[in-house]
Amino acid sequence: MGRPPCCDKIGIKKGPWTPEEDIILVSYIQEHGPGNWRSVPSNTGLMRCSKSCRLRWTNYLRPGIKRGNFTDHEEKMIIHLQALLGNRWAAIASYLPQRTDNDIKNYWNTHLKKKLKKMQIGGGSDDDNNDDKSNSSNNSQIKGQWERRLQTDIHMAKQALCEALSLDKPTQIFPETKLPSTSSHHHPTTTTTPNQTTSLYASSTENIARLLENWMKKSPNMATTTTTTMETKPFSNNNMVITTGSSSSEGTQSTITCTQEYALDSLWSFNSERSSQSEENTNLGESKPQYQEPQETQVPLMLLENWLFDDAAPQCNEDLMNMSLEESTEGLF
DNA sequence: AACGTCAACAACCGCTGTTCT
DNA sequence: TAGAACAGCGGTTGTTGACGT
Repeated sequence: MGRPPCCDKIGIKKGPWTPEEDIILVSYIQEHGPGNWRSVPSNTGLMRCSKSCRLRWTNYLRPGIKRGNFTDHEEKMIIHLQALLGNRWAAIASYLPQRTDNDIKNYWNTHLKKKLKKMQIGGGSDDDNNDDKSNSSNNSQIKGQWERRLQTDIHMAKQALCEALSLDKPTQIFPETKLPSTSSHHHPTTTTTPNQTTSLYASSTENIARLLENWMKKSPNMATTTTTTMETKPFSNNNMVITTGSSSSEGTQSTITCTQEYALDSLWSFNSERSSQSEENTNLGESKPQYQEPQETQVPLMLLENWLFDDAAPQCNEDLMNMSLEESTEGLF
């Protein structure tokens, strides 16, 4: 009865992921799509549990993830949404494409909580806790909160409907495989512009390239001895394995990075300029078609998307931003 | 230079609902 | 239908770098 265990706990590696592990994971997912996480460790040779692989993909490697500083607008959105929804980070993340719930949660805990606390102290409020518990203690905040939440839920339901209606939309990264709900639900690619959507994979490679670069900086020994050259070898089961080769220690930082990016691009056959360029680049053909965007069908779907989301997400976001929320954030900005 | 403190963030843990065999 | 694994989620911890003393 039941399923076989996803992974035995013995020999499972923990801690930070290495660039090599990232590359292996991304190349595998690029080949097979996300999902079926149970088979990922065994098929890739990664000494990680399936859950760890899924989380790494969801929170870090998944295309379309924006990293770095939060903008003012994003910050305000988070504050608004946190007041509305409480610590429902996944729901909040659904309004902030390119941001993961983990990212938002961390940003809230490390930045915004303190910021709000400071501002409230400065603004005369002695409420030292701005989380949802303290919010709920505020009667004026409770007032109307159900209506807002209902509005939010309506928006989310509408969004889900939109996604269901556009299952084969060209912006879908893995059309043959349902994305984890964190990605499809939290980060609706349909709300992004075509230019944004076509750079999704690039953002993934950039993430890893940057990671590699940082990793090199951290470990200069490794920088001179490994990953200056990468070659791809087919697994026996058609997976791709990345092997790192030794090279001379002459390579500078920049050349290393350049080589890595080139290797990554050639490995996955995508780059950030792909969509804006003509499609004559036929040498990308082997591994690309799985996620290739059919430009021809994009126009009508984009029209539909525009129609849907003109009415749905942007409006709702606008509504969210226009909500007074005077009881919780008045005077903060 | 050495040490301690703090901030930032990636990753893990544990719970819950869903899905699969 | 039961039981086990999967997947999603929020809370928490561990690691690392920056900064001050």
